[in-house]
Parts: sequence; structure tokens; C-alpha cells
Amino acid sequence: MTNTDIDATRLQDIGSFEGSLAHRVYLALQDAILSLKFLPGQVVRKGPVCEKLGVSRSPVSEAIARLANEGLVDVIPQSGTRIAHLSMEDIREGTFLRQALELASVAKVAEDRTEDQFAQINRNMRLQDLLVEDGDFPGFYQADEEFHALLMAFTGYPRLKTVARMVSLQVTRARMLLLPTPGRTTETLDEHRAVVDAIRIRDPDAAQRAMRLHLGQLMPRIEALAETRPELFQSR
Amino acid sequence: MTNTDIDATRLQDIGSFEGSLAHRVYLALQDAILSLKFLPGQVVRKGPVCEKLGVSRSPVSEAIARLANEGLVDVIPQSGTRIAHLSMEDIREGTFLRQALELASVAKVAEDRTEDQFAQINRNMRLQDLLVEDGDFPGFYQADEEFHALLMAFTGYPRLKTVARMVSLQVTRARMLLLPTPGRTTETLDEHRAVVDAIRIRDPDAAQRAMRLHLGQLMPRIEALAETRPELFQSR
DNA sequence: CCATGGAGACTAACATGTTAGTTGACATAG
DNA sequence: CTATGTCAACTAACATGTTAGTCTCCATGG
Repeated sequence: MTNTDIDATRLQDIGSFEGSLAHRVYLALQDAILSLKFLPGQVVRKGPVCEKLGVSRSPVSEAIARLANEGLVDVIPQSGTRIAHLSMEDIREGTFLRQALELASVAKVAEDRTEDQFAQINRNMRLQDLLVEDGDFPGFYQADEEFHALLMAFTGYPRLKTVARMVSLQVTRARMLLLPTPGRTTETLDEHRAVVDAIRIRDPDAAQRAMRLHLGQLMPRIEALAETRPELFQSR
Repeated sequence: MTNTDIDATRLQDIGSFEGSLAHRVYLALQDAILSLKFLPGQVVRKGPVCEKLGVSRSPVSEAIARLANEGLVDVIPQSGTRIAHLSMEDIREGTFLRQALELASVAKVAEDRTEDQFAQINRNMRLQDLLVEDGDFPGFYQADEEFHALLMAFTGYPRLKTVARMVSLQVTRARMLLLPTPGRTTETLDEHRAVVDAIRIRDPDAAQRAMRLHLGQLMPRIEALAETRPELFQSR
């Protein structure tokens, strides 16, 4: 009643989103799960969610079905729905899948990029430099996301971004717990720069190596986290 | 009325599946779409589907929502649902995504495989030889699928297979139209054998090269198809 | 002959009612 | 004190009712 249930009042209002009701409910719930406003293991009750968002059970059910499909919640048939625990298995798999997609993307972009595309990547890179210099961590986080999003966009494959986001949702959630450290941000900058350099000289293999090196930094940091916050993880 | 609508009577009975009603309806519809019993452009009416399958609109709606999410149908809000056209864009993207996942998988398997896993792969390979020798095309198609499924399973990442299937659904549908030719099957055998050889000597790079070569054979054949059956495709 | 607009039929999306299965607390037996 | 069976409360899943938006088609006006 007190701690085992989610706190539906922490959901953001769905008026800020667009699309069908079901989709807006989905976004609100996903945000709460990814940002850890809802903790792993907590029970999702449709009643309070409907009440808070001012909708009926239909769109809420559809939203929960999608979240279950993405592995963010566990639906127990005829019984209940719970926020999924983080599991190192899932995170490892998500990292693997994400890396597969990122490596293929960066190789393709390194081969096919236009001058204009490279200019955009380079502009983003300079923005990253600036933000780190200013110590603007949230801004840098966003620019970092955009760096990867740009690369995917420049493949010309629109679904790529969606698929990449989907497979690495659990990783995203875990990343929320990683505090930005000054040392890590400058390392990140160097790694990004190596990727950009490879793209500049149109060297797919070098781009892949640089990206692999960059992405390889994440898992060890998450593994360290699993020891600090074991209650969020599940052994299975 | 006659040709613009799907023929719901061609749906297979959902009794043959297991899981929730919604999931079984989903499987029945997906089968009909992938096997081209339902043609691109045709309108899906919930009424006849409910009637044929003996269920209410709820599970049908949920199934259609999932199909829309996977791009197999286009839902026009407040209006109707249509079987999605094949598009070379989607197929190219699906091939790219699929290849990204297969290359990452085969490299990992080449590195990490156990002796027992290799034995299973090798057994499948010998089965393929046998089936081609006997001219059993459906059997070979199935063994081919299993060959790729084995590789993905041996990564140890269970969602991989699901994701791979999802991203290449459009490709699967297009492949249904490709007639097996004796020449192509022996080529396929050689390509598979090259992959197996690389896995035997635990050479990830060679395995990737062999797999890339193998997967690269598909797109040209589909592109030829688009000229033969233009009514199934859409320019967008 | 073409444009336009409006009425009706149809639909997805949403709301609500119903069913059947699971869980957990509690009482009772060992 | 532990094991077990029962029962009530709760839930997901499904069925059905309602709403509001879209499309088609035909009539009317230019």
C-alpha cells in the first residue's frame, strides 16, 4: 500500500504530449520508469493511473501492453503488473544490440557521408567541447545523445533510431544512475573526437574501432553500479 | 467490397496457437500478411475478422496495434486499417538492420563458441547438404532458417532472435515471392559453409566477411522482384 | 464538365461492463 | 510451530457500448 505500489501522482500530465491518448499515457509511464520515479518491483495499479491522468482503462491497458513488450514492466496474467527489475543479463544484451547497430551505422556514415553531414557532426562536436568547458553536464548529456542520433539519422534509415532506442531501454534506465564525473566527460570527448576523425577521412574500419572503444566504456561502469545499488537489480 | 477488402475466411483458426487471445489473433493475422494471403493495399475490417475467429474487437484491436507497430499494417486514425505495401526503402533498411545484428552475432559466436555448439552448427550444415541433394526445397528453407537461428541462439542473448525477426519482417514478406532455384541453393550452401569454416577456426573477421557475402546476395534478387511485381510495392 | 459541400455510412479510439484466474491472508489441522 | 486448504479481494483479459472523426458519393452550383 505505501511502498510496494507506484506513486501515480508523480506522473507528468499527458497534456504536454501529442498523439493518441494511449500513446501519451505510454510516454508518461515510460518517462516515470526510465527516470526511476517508479522503482523496480513496484506494483502498477490501473485505478490510480486512470484517475491521475483522467482517462479510462483502455488507453492505460494499451500503454502497459507496449511497455511489457519492451520489457519495462512484467505483466503477470490475470494478476498484476510490476515495474521490471534491472538485470545485468538484459543490460548486457541491450549493450550488445546497441553496439551492433551503432557500429553498422558509423561505418556506413563514414563511407557515404556528404560534406554537409560532416559539417553538422563537426558542429555538434564543437558544441560538446564548449559545454564540457562550461561544466554544463545536462547540456553535455543532451549533446552526447544528439551526437549518436545524428550518426543514425545520416544512415538514411529512419527506423534505426527507434530500434536502437528500443533495444537499449534497460541500458538507458541504468545510465540514469551514473553520475557524470569530470574525468569521464573529457574521456568521452576524446573518444567522440576519434570517431569524428575517422568519419572525416572516410575510414569505416577506423570509425568502427573508435566507436567500439567508446561504447565499451559503458558496461564496466554499470557493473560497478550493480554492486552499489543491488536492490534495483534482479538475479533471476 | 470484392477485391479491396481482405478475405478473412483465409485466416487460420486460432485454436492452433497458444497464449492470450490477442496474441493468437496477432499470429493468425501476421501469418496471413507474411504469406501474402492478404495483399498490400487491402483494407482490414474488424467485423469479419472477429466473426471468423470468434472473438470480440478487443483482442483484434490489440493485435492490429502490434502489427502497426511492426509496420505490417497502416492504421489511418478514425478511418481504417490497410495492409502495408512493400517498399524498397523498408526492405533496404530491414536488410541493413538484420545484417548489423547477424554480423555482430556471428563474430561473437566465432569467438566464444563451445565444442558442443559447433557440433550443432555442423550437424545443421550436413542436414542442409542432404536436403539440397534430395531437392527438398521447403526442407532446405527451414534448415536455412534454423542455421541463422542457431547462430543467434548461441550468442546467449535471447531477445536477439526476436529483434532480428522484427526488423526484417518486410524482408521476410518479400522473400516469400522469391522462388527457389537450384543454382541459388548450391550457392547458398557454399556461402554457409564459408561461415561454418570461419567459426571452426574461431576467426571472427572471416566469419563476418563470409556472412556479409552471404547476406549481400538477397537485396539484388528482391530488387529484380520489384520490377516483376510492381503492384505489391509502393514508391511513397 | 468540374468544383464543392454536405449527409450518411463507416471506422478507430475510447469508456465501461463482465468474466475468470491469481494472490495472499487467515483459519484450521497435523 | 508448520503445513494446508479455503475464501474473499483484486486483477488482467475480454466483451460490449459510445463517441467523434474520416471518407465516399452524389447532388447542386458555377
